[in-house]
This record gives sequence, C-alpha cells and structure tokens, in this order.
Amino acid sequence: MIPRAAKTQRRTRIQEEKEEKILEAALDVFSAYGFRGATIDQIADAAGMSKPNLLYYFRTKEAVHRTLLDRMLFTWLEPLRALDADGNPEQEIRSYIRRKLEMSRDFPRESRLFANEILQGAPHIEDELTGPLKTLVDEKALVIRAWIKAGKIAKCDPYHLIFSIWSTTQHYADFDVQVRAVLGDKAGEGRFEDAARHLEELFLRGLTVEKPSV
Amino acid sequence: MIPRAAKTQRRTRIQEEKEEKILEAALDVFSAYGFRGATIDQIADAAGMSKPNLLYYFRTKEAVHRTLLDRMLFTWLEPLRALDADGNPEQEIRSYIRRKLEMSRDFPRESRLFANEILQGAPHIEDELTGPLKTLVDEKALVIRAWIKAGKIAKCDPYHLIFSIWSTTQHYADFDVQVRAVLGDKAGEGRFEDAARHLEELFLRGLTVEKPSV
DNA sequence: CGATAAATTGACCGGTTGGTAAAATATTAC
DNA sequence: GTAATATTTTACCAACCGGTCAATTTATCG
Repeated sequence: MIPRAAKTQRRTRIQEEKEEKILEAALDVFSAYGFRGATIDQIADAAGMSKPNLLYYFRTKEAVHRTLLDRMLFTWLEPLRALDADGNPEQEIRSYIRRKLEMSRDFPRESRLFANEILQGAPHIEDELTGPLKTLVDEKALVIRAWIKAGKIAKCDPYHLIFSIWSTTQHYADFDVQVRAVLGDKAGEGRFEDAARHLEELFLRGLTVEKPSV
Repeated sequence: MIPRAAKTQRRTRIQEEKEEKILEAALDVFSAYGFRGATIDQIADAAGMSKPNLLYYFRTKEAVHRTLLDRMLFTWLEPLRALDADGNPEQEIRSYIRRKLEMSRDFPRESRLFANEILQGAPHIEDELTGPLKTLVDEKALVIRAWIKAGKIAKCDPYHLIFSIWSTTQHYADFDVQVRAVLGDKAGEGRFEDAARHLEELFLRGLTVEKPSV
C-alpha cells in the first residue's frame, strides 16, 4: 500500500522498474520545459502510466524533480573530483576538459536539467551550491593555485578558469539548438572532436608556461 | 478601440508608455521563470495593471514574449557585428570579449531570457537562428579565418572560438546564482574586472602568435 | 488455492491559467 | 460641451493543473 521505504522493508521489483521509468521520462520532460513548464500528466504519459499511478511512486511533482537533481549532482561533479593534485597539471586539465565535454555529449538532458534549475535561481538546490559544490571547487582551486605557484602552469584565477571550462563544455549540451543552427550541416560527424580539439588548444595554449622557442 | 497598428495610424502617448511598462515587467518575469513558467497575471501585477488591461495591449502571452525576443536579438548581436575585419585582430577580439561581458553585466535579464529560449529548444526563434544569426556568424568566421591565414592570430576554428566567447561571457549572467554561490564573499566588487582580465588572458594567450622570446 | 498486500484506475476537487465580453471610465477632437 | 474614441475594470469561462480518494485489478506468498 505504501510504496516508498515502508512496511515491506525491501523494494519490489516493480517499484524499482517503475520508479526508474518515471525518472527517465521526467528527465526528458523537465530538461525540455523546466520545472514549472513540465506537467505531471506529460511525465506520466511519457512513462506510459496514469497520473495517479505516477503519484503512487512519488508523492509530488517536486519529489520527482528533487530525486532527479540529487542523483545527478554527485555524478555531475565526478570529473572535477577526479582532478588529481599529484598528476601532471597539463594532463589533468586536459582530461578534465575532455571528461566534461563527454558528459555534455552523453548526458545532454542532465546538463539542461541543471541549467534550467540554475537559470531560474536554483530554488531547489541552492544549499547544494553553497555547500558541497563550493567546498569541492574551493579544494580544487587550491590545487590549481599550487600548480601555478610551482610554476607548472601559467598564472590565472582558478575560479574563473573552472567557470570557463564549465561554460564552454556545457554550452554544447545546453545551447545545442543554437550550435546546430549555426554550424548547419558542417561537421555533422566530427563535431565532438572539433570541439574537443578547440577547447584543449584554447585552454592549454592559455595555460602552458612559455618555453623560450629556439 | 484597437490598440496596435490600426485605425488611428499614430500611436497614443499612453500606448507607448504602457507597452514599455509591460515589456519591462515581462522581461523580469520571463527571464526568471521561462515562457511556460511565467503567467500573465504575474506580468500584469509587475506592470501595475490588470490582466485584461495588459491583454488590451498585447493580444496574447506569446505576443509579449515574441516582441521581447525580437527587440533583443538585434541588440544582442551588436558586439559581434562590430567585429571589424580591418581593425587590429587582437584588439578586435579583446573588444568583442569585453563588450559581451559588459552585456552580461548590464543586461542579465535579456541574457537569461535568451538562454531560457534556447535551452527549451528555441521554439519561438528557430528561424532567427538559422537565418540572421547564422549569416552573421558565417560572415565573421570568414573574417577570423582571414586573420589566421594572414598569420595575425594563431590557428583555430572560428566557429568554436565564437561559441567559447559566447559561453564564457554569458555564463556570468545565466549562471549568476552559481557563480555567486561558489565565489561567496570573495571579490564582491571586483568580480567583473576579475572575469574580464581572466577571459582576455585566456583567449589572447590562446590566440597570440608566439613571438620567439629573447 | 485463498488471503493479503501491492499496483492501477477513473472520477473528482479546488485553484490557477490564458483569454473574452461588455460595461464603465477617461481622453481626445471638434 | 459633446460626441467619438481610447482605456480600464468587473465578471466570467473553459481548459488545465497538482493532487486525492475510493474502488478495482494484479501480483505475491503460504
């Protein structure tokens, strides 16, 4: 009778499956229309079930949205978390850029879900931003600053560097329509590789300590 | 009786004023909640008038939105339009970055309005993207390519370069909440100048043709 | 099998939404 | 001033929205 975390201790197979299906559908709808623009009916339709049935698994529209954001946030920060203080700075930044770009390619809906949320003032996740997110960024900013002090990469503001990497990579997911419109047929295939090459060059040329050339 | 472009030929002073007030309020509301998330009542409230009164000046919610987007698009592209093929390449790009960043600072609502629209698939302005926008970008991509061929700036993909400038500069308007959350109290004042310095260095170090040092 | 709990449905509710109709009020033109 | 016109308001509507409820169907388990 009560679906979530009650009575039966262990979750049913059906529960598992249906909740997954709902979240999958909700990701489609929320990422396309934003929180207020999305309707439960739309999500239920996309998930192939009735609205009351959906609400049997998630008490409210907000609960679905919330679950989606929570799940995503951890994964979303994975690439930055992987930035290794002990690794080779140039290589670490190169990998970070590439991983972020891969996420834009492989999880564009998640990127847009997040973008929608931030754009509208992050009403549901402001705490996550000032909490875990800020903590992680602060930590990695220290790493980058250490690299700069050690003369391993060129001087720059670590925070703004991270913002630049975020914005340029996520742009390909969030502004996909615009990118497509501008590029037209050009590079239908190699688009990802083109972008990757461009960003790596942009950031690494900008950061490489100049070695006196001949 | 009929307000827009009918009978009376010339628009009333009141018409002029009220329409302006509505658009101002609508910009607030649309940029904060997106098209579907915004309500006419909200806009009417913010404009200090009743809903039917608002609908006397704009037939539909979409008409208000449409007008706002149309007005904005031209201005929005102004900085790119100003990119002068005959100017000094480095200086031209530096100015372009600065102008875009200034627009993010001075017109954040416009930026978010646009971001909301693109994020949700640009349902109202797809034609503008594949039309005027693409045309302009194509034209300026040629300019940049000519600079590269002439050896005045380093080799790079002009389209992706433009995307990078768009995304990094607009990030400060569109993701303002996140930027604030991460930076915290740091640089409450000099934020704009910090970002400007960072971006100029990033892009210009990345583009400058290396002059053999010493 | 039968019983018990889980899953699903259709009917419904109060509130909101975009938009309309018509009457009332203010403004302008003569 | 007065007639014509422009503006504003009040009352309203049909559709939609998030969510509830009670009843029904389906799956699970001994």
